[in-house]
Amino acid sequence: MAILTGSCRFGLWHVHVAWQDDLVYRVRFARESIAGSVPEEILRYCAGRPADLASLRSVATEGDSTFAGIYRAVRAIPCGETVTYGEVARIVGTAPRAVGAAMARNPTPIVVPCHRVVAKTGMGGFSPDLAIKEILLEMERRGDVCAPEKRGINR
DNA sequence: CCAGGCTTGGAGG
DNA sequence: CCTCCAAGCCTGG
Repeated sequence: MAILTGSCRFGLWHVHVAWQDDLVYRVRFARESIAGSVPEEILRYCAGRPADLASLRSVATEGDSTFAGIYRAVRAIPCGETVTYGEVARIVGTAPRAVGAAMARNPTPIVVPCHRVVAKTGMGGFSPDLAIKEILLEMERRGDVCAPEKRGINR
């Protein structure tokens, strides 16, 4: 089976995704949409509905490179919370600047929630547009997209 | 080897 | 409070 590509709407942006089953290869924000679908959980997330992003995997966390370790640490940040570049750095044993560089090159935003990593003094950055980061954090802070503890018993 | 990159903490005005 | 500056770590070219 080949890798699928597709996009879904997110406010003024379109989220392009390259994926296969539960493995995500690439995610990027763009102005235009493209044909094709995206993973169910990403679709739910972009629609502002509860989504279980943890059920997806990202190629970014594979391997034992420093960046992979950083991406894994970032994935561990709970929905609705934020951590500073410096804190992530301490966790994986590297420098804040390296964390910033890793976030700047994150191949799969959202799946690896780089928007939850902020500067000690403020928002920190986010490409292609800092506004996206602010919207994502606001959305999560309200709890709209944060998945219930598990699946389960009720709902 | 070298230039950056979504940082940070300290010095100085 | 604000600007400036260097230390620090990693990856791609």
